[in-house]
Amino acid sequence: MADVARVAGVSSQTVSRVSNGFPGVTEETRRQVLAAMRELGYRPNSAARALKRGEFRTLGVITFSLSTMGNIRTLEAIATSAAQQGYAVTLLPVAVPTQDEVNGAFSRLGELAVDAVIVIMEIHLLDAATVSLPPGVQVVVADSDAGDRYTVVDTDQVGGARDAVRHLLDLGHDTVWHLAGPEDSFAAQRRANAWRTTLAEAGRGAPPLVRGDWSAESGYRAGLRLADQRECTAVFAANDQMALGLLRALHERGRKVPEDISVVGFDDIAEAASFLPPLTTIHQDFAEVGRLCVEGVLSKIRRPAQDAAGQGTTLVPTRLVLRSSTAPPPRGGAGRGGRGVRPR
Amino acid sequence: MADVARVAGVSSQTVSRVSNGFPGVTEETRRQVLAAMRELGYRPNSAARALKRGEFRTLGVITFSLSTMGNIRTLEAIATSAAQQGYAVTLLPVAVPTQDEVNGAFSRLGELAVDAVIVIMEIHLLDAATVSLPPGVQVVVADSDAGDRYTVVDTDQVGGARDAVRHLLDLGHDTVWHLAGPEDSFAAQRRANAWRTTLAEAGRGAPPLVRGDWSAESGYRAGLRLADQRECTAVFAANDQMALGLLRALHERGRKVPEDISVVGFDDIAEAASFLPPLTTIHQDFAEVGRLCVEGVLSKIRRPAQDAAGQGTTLVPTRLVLRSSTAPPPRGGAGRGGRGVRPR
DNA sequence: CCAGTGGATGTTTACGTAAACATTAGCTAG
DNA sequence: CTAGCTAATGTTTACGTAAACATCCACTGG
Repeated sequence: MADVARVAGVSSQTVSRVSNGFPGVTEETRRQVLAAMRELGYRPNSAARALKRGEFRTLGVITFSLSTMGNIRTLEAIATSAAQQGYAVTLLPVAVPTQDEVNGAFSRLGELAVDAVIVIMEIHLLDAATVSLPPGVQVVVADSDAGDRYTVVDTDQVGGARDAVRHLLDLGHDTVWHLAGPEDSFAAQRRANAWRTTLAEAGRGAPPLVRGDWSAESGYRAGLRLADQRECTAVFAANDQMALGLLRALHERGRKVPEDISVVGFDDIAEAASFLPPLTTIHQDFAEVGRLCVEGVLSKIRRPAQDAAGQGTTLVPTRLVLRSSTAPPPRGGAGRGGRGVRPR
Repeated sequence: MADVARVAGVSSQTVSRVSNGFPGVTEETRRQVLAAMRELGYRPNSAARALKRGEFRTLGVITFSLSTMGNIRTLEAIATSAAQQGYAVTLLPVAVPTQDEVNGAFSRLGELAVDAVIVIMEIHLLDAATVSLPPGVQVVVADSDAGDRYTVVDTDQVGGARDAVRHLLDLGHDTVWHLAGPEDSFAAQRRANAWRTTLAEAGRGAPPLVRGDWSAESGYRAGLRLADQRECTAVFAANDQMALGLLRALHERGRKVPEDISVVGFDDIAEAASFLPPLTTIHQDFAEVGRLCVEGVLSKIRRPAQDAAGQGTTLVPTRLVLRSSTAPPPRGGAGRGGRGVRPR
């Protein structure tokens, strides 16, 4: 910076002003400084800048191995939103989702140049790690449910599941089966609960819950079992990948979708539109989740002294995407006599 | 740090030594300092540290929207390897793969606290961006082919494609069809070239090339066309997703896999083992690619003055994973008379 | 014509750390 | 017993930047 100042024939402070776009610099002077910068290949030292300003303009993101598409797209949205706000994003990978690893990530965090942290993680592993959270580092949690202790941003799992079930009931199906995600996932839990509640609200009985593990393979295995349940005319799968396996199993067993069985998924992954048949599913707006995470964390940074406050959960609405995998139940079958039946 | 020094009754320099694990500090003193650190909740300021040391201990990763699974897994491996080496990873997302966006990312890079950059990107967009590369920032490129100008780490596309084709020829197929990726992808280009070369080496004619765009949907469309080519008994798909679409199309058209047609994919994505039938495919070691990227970039940082040197391409070997989608050609069909034929 | 005003620019300083150098104490060997 | 050495610790300084304050100058209005 001193060199630039010398070449431009000004003081280093003026260089700083130009560098930060401050007003109160003559156009003439500004041009000279910029020319000197280019000539010398000057680029501001962000370490010194951070030291002086007391902030890094960087957000940390803690996440498990980037295994699920949802996490990845959330991360992507976080990076994009952060960039727009002039913040960089630093990745803190947690290789194995064990308590030790999580604690390790949080303690590493202490030495890291971040102003705040966004956690994309099921909350139960976060519990014991709380203690080691460096003071002054704000946290927002995505894809979880601990609104009482952290600020949480999440997809409206309940609303999405309800929409899925109601759509099938509105089509005239007697009831809706559910292919759930793994028990240790809160998202799966919430979707399953909403499925049960919505059926109860409509006065329908809930068939036995079938459980998978999010994978297409598990959906396939579940599908083989469901195909034998002749009274089953509608299935709500907790994610699109399991729905894919389900479709394959049903096809293999000669159960036509949507003529014999309707299927609704959850997530709206890119491939869902290319399934056979194209999958009706619940669209999640991961981009919005990411954006809100960044917004939440930045507002925390900017308004200090939000200790007890700043908690609560922000829900991102979902959207039912109609494709070809849903239809009214077969006439001769278990349907309640056609379309007319619409609970609520 | 001064506070810690006061509480521990030592100088700040001693605190620094403890903080950095230097030798030459009495065990007694060390304990006192550590106790003071804990008591005050001290954590080193990485900005000041970076300013003093002249390095950030951070790597930047420039990548297009995290769309393909390969990029994601490479990124994950980079983050993990970097963490092991005491480096953090900062994400530089490029929303749209246009020249402007890439240039923008590179100029933002200038103000960013990174010591080196890993680019996961097709190289042609990197060309014009070269000029704005800040001096002193080392670059390694993954998944590309510009070994003459950058250090490149990539999967051995050629070897993988050759293994796929040879496997099918060894099974006795007359020739192998190829479902290629999009024209603007170098990876797709290299796989297609290797397919053609391997066939030529074996003295076989190359059937017309069928092109997709990496998506399952495009694989499905291509599959419908291939199903009508009765002489086609073996297909090498340039990635697993297209292979998935291909399998579905063939199944729909009543062409049995592997009895009528053998299919080999590329990538070995998680779902490949659950395809119907489980897919024989070329396994890519993305973790190794990521690790080598980090290693390469760190060695550049540590050994300065590698201007002209440090170029070249490192190839990561692939592995043929045998599953159930490949078999000898049908007897009555176009096969060359069974297994015996093994070129080379 | 001059005090007053405000815009443009310069000077000083501190941010937290660690390298380089300085000092002290304890010990060994002659 | 002391010079000479080493290990442990302390002191000074600079890293590059930007806030706070200081200065200068041109112009306005009475």
